Amino acid sequence: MQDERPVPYNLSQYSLPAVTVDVVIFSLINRTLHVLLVQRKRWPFEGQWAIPGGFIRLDESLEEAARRELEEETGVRDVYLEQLYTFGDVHRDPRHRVISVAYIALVRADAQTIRVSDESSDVRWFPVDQVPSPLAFDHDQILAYALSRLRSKLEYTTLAFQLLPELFSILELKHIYEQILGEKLDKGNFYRKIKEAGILEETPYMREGRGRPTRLWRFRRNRPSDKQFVFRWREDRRES
Amino acid sequence: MQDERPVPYNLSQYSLPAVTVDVVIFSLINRTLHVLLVQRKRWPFEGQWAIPGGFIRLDESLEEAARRELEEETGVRDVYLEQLYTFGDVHRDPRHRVISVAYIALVRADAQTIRVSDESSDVRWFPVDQVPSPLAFDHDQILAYALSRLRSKLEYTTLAFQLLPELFSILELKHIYEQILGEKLDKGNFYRKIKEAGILEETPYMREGRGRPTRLWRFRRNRPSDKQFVFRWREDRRES
DNA sequence: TCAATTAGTGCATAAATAACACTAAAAACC
DNA sequence: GGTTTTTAGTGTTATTTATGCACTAATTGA
Repeated sequence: MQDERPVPYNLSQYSLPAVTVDVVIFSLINRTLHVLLVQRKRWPFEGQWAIPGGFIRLDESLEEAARRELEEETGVRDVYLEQLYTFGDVHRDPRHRVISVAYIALVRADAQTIRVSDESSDVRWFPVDQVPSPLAFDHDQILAYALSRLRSKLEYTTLAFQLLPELFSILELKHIYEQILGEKLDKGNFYRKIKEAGILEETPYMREGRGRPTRLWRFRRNRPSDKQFVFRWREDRRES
Repeated sequence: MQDERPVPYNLSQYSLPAVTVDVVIFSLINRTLHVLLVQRKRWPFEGQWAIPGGFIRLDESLEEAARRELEEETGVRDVYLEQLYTFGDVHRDPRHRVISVAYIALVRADAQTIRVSDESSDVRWFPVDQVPSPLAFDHDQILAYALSRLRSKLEYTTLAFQLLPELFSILELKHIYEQILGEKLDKGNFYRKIKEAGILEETPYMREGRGRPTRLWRFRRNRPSDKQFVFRWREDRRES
């Protein structure tokens, strides 16, 4: 419950923390998982890279704030967005008390464009295993947690499809799983599992390449079966 | 990242949301899963039941605030505590903008005592399937989410032990699983799984009852094997 | 035409799961 | 004091699911 007392309207701002929303934006670029970072212009952590974010406005919900930040940084709408965790250590920001609600966003491989806002000196996609270290604030921790969540949810949700374009081959999908999980998967077992799950819709399209042409598939959004999709490759990677 | 601009210190409090921490406190009472609720004394939602919580102080982290709330309501320390989700819809509190960071707490069966604070007219444990409806604010939603998280984490963590006293029998443990999952489990399979997992430590103690006396066990905190404990009964109950 | 390359299938075996029948040790009943 | 009831705990087997790996398929390039 909220405290019973109405917040006194003459409360000074010193008794209220500031609240920001930070968005960890992932995308697949050149078949590699990337994260979007911005370079800070001013103190504190001037010149260091950080996860994009900003203060929440009083007339928007947390998710609306996250979508706004996302669009300001990437110009992209309608992406997968999920709340990650709320970080609220007392001294995570040297200026004053700031509580940050972190979100994860997944941007389709074919959709990303980025904009440099005037509040940062640079914006860039980094491969997740090559992010500059350390990041500003407690953002190393936030990014690590985001990756861990991404890995664990990959196994029991259809989250991976959010990173793919409309049409894709089954082996491309397998490649995403390998990218994010960081391990090789068996081709035969992957085909079997993904087919059995019934979440793919065959299309008449093929794509030619070096060897045998490959069939293209599409993610079936409202599949008839109502049983939940579970795609677990290993037992021991779920978040604790 | 945080916004680049230092928060202007003359910012009025109208531009900052208030932040509360709400704690969904579960315990096992008479072998049944209960949740602690407080009855509100004042407007809004006067007389209705709510999840205990309160405003965060500037000199405490989110988790510290949750522990403080928990101790104020139950007098209990050293309990399992985990962040659930942050609720921030614009109009969830009719008075002003309030963002609430919700936590889950698990209190051991033998430990609960409750105190009525002077800010609420009553405090009570409710069986989770008999909570008064509707709760104040968006607390129905918070409670539903907490239960869902509890169920899903039960299967791949050792969370259930947090609800048991120091010594317990294997069938008592099975009972907790059944309580929280809401389904009967096979005795033989339960014994096999829990033994194989190697997370229990045999004690010399027995407890006598109606039939054959039962052996008492203790949860092994730092078990030698470093592989993660996984206790999954069904595939399809994980959170999405 | 034949090696190289990428796509996709089949299958034997191993491991996990589920259902259920069985034995064990005490108290309650008569 | 024997028999029934109750709770504890073990064993066994059929079925399902996971895993590793060998195989076939269709194309390009030499």
